Amino acid sequence: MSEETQTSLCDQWLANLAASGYRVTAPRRAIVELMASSTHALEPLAIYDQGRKDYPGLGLVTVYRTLEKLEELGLVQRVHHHQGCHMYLRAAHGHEHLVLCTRCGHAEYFSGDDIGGLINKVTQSTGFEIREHWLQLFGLCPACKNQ
Amino acid sequence: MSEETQTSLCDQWLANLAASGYRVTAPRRAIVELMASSTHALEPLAIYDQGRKDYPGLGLVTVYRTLEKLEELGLVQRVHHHQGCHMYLRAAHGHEHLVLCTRCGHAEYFSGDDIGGLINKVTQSTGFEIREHWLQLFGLCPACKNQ
DNA sequence: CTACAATTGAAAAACGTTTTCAATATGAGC
DNA sequence: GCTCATATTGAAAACGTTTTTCAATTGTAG
Repeated sequence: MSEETQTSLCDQWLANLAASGYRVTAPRRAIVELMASSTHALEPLAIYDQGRKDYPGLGLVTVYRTLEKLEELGLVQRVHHHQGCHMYLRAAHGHEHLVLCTRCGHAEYFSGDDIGGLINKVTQSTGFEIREHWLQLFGLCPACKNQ
Repeated sequence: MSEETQTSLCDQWLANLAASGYRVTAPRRAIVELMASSTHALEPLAIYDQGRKDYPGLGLVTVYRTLEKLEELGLVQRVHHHQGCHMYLRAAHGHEHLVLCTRCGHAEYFSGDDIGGLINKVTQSTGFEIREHWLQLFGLCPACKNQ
């Protein structure tokens, strides 16, 4: 499953870029291929390093510029972390939140948060009109847990 | 109530600094006074600007260094935001989470999050061993809601 | 194929944070 | 109170990351 979905997700993103009037270039292909298949939130420098294995001429500036476009198109999202707040990961599908492994950085989305009750409570106790929430879980992924 | 508690919180922090072997200096007093009474998460530059009204000789470096110590003593904590991830606010008492006003930046803590059930669900569905969670609500504070 | 405009990478600039260092101010001990 | 060792200070410099500038290159519509 993974190989097939990864490839098609990559093509999907490139098609999305093209449909939005952006050009599909070699550097962008390298970055998209990486980001569409990564299970870790990556910072620009890491994307640059990894991307250069695929396309050696890649410039760091292009990484920044491409991330900006991918984020604008909702394909990638920024992840805040204790260790860094400029990490990027493929965006959530609909309403999902992140679980992050504090050891290896593996990131996974989950859905079905039930904080509606909490939001009501906070609305009443603080008088705030809650419009958005931010939830992230941290821990050890299955692989790291067993070692 | 507010004036009294603010003053005593400020003195508490200064006593805490002294008890930990740190010296109580004029620049630190200015920063502590500010941070102990602020209802907004502030970034270093803002603390610098505001602090200089109180103590004009204040240096930005001292702001960074003092924040570092206040954080180490658990008096202040870093707040991550969409707009910035190096903002500081008085630390939570025990297990509390933040509600932030997206309009004016007013920050308030609340307690009583009931995400134990969610954590169990995610533990089962992902196999992660959850050890920590991060929850923040965003919206409009009472004042901004009515205007 | 051509031509125009988007995109590129290198270099320079801008930005926030950290380090270095000599001068200063604090607080413990007398 | 005074003295003194030393923690702390602010200015300047260094640092790493992000953004801007610019001429050369590359994609794509026609």
